[in-house]
Amino acid sequence: MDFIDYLDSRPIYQQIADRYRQLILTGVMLPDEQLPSVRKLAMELSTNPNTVQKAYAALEREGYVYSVKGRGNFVRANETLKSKQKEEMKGKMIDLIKEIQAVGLNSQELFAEAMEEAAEDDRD
Amino acid sequence: MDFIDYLDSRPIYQQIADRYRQLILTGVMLPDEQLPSVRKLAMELSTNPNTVQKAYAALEREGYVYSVKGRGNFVRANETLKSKQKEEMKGKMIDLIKEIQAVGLNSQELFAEAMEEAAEDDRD
Amino acid sequence: MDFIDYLDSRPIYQQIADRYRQLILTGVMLPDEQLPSVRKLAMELSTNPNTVQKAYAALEREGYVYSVKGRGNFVRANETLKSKQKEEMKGKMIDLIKEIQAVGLNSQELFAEAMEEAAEDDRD
Amino acid sequence: MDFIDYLDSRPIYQQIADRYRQLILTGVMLPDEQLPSVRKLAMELSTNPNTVQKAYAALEREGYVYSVKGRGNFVRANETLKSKQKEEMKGKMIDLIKEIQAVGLNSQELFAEAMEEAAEDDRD
DNA sequence: GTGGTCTAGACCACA
DNA sequence: GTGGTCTAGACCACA
Repeated sequence: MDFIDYLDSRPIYQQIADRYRQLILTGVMLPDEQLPSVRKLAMELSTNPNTVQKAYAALEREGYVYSVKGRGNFVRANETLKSKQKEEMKGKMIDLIKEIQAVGLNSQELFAEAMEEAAEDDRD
Repeated sequence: MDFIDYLDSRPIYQQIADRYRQLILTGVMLPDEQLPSVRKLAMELSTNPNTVQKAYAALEREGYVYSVKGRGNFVRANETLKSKQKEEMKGKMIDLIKEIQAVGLNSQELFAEAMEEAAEDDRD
Repeated sequence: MDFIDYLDSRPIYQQIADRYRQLILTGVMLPDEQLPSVRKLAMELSTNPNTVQKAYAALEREGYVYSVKGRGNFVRANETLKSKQKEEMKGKMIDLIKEIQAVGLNSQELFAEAMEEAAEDDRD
Repeated sequence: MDFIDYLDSRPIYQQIADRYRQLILTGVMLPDEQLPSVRKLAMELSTNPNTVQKAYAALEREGYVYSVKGRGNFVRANETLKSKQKEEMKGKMIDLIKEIQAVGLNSQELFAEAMEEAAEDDRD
């Protein structure tokens, strides 16, 4: 249950936020479902409540979650999250394409090869 | 000549390394060509020599550059750099594709849209 | 009948107090009319009786309500409530005007625009 | 020089952020001007560096400031800040107008009175 | 020296 | 019990 990777270069609070962002966007967590309490999650991950707090604050700021004092943090039912997410992914893709082109590689070809290899990984 | 962007989130030594990595891979700098001296580049960029040093050290570690004590830093003539670079880019692309698919988006479609937008940005 | 909005950033006890303050000031609730009992309202709102209690205590402290032990809470017939309320609102308006002017904006113009947009919101 | 007000209901990190937001928007602090370092400001305000850090992080997130590792925090030259600020003020005004109307007061009249009183305060 | 992250632990508001 | 703020202090990356 401990999904923190200390070898990961992302700070811990980021890893937590990324994790829950994903759970919400993939529909594993449903609107109004409660996230684990700050303290409980901190215990589970053997990390500090402040660190979890920082992750949850980011999620709230970004609109993934709403927090009710004395109650907990809950998944927000936000129709626009999906499209926001898509824009984010597109942004990353554009950056990568530019990086590829900047070094003189063919982004179309490289994408095709990457797709194949990604599919192979899945079959493993 | 000052290519450092303080609004960029990457640390300065990274921006310098990224810059020269690119100059080398795109063939703007040729094998055995000399890089600017640490002090000179530090002056030009009004930054700390330590910072330039750190960038050059990274380039040497990665095999882009070789350093000759008392003489300077020079571009390495390494045929394999290109393919190594390509594998790196493909790796990034595969990661991104997986991330996109993990949230249930269509990577093919998103790539196509990103290509268009990247082209538009270029025309600006 | 449940007017609590968990997405609202105000704490629940505040939302309850605000609600009844409004009902009283707008004349929907008349002098000596009885408020719902703490327990009943707590049930209706599926919230904690302590929370309702805290809201009622605030209303009593502010003079909107009087409580009779063993009987309940009742709207106070206070002629001065209206003008007190007006002074409060005016105070808020003055603070906001000063804030607007402090950053060099035209408060008159901004008020006019806000009035229009507020009216639009109503028509939705 | 200590602008923190412990009687203020806003948390300390908010007061700090509000303060610098204002300094930037009113042009007291100019683009690329450096903010006091986290540690120095913490000393000056006899507060904790973490608290200042939290304020600066908020300012960066909102686009008022950019941070350079190992260098410091600097005012961002953002043309759009002004209009963003205006929207924020308008939002506050709209909320207040609705609140006023909700209790059956005349917002136009109340605004006029508030303007007068605000002007009087200035003459003091 | 400068920013950023994290821990340990306290204390408050709220439900 | 639940979230939010804050302090004291450590440690790391970067310039």
